[in-house]
Amino acid sequence: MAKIEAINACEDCETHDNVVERVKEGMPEDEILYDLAELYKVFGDSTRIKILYALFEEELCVCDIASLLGMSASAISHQLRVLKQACLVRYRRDGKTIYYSLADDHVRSIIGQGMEHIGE
Amino acid sequence: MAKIEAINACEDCETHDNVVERVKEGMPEDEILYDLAELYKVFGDSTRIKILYALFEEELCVCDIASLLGMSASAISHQLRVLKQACLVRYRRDGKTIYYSLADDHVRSIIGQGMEHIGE
DNA sequence: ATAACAGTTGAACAACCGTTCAACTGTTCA
DNA sequence: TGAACAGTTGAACGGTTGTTCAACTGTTAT
Repeated sequence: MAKIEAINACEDCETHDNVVERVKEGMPEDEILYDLAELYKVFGDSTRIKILYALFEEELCVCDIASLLGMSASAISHQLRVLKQACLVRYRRDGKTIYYSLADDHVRSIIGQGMEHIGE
Repeated sequence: MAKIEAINACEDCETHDNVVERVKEGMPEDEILYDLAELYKVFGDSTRIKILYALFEEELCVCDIASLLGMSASAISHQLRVLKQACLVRYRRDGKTIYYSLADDHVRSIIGQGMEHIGE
């Protein structure tokens, strides 16, 4: 049986080796965990959180969001791009105006869980 | 009634003003949204995600985690500090060894929600 | 066609973040 | 006491990230 590669193992790693090996087998693929971190990174900025929260109620155009947050349309647009790439928002064009809205309800539930955690 | 400060308002902002105002009133305090972003920032790193996932199954000492992830104990320790400050993990000392475990079940449900989102 | 507006985009800059390295604390055991 | 080990910590570095600025696209209306 292949031994776990122990770069920085503690002395009694023979005892812990089985534990480490078992945990290792229960872990998802590295790529999945990387993608998961990427998703949370998107939520990890207060501007983006504010944008998402603003879209909770209804769709908004870029300059409305900019006005709401007191920021430039450019800054908002850059962040909307990130949110779009993460499939957290979608948009529709109506003339010159582009309206953004939440892509699905995952956003609500993810933010809801976070709110629960900090409210303690 | 005080008018919403419109830094970058679109032309027909008179039309949207009521919408923006209503959304603004429904938004939580800036400080809460900031804290929320801070929480997600903690999840937004694959090393920390891996650590949390590893602790799903059982408590582990620093060098076990280091061995598991193929990283230095120092790097892991730095990240555990971040997780500790966010109240996501707790620890107990047993002689020279310090065992870390998940602080509560929020971690599981937050990560669970994220997994659901990327699995689409 | 031209002007005006909503929004996007890329480059550039500053601030932030994760890892490494070396020095440190605290515990155990001889 | 002192050596050995588990873990922590601070400084330093390289890479990432958010905002600004200016130039751009696309749509509407004159």
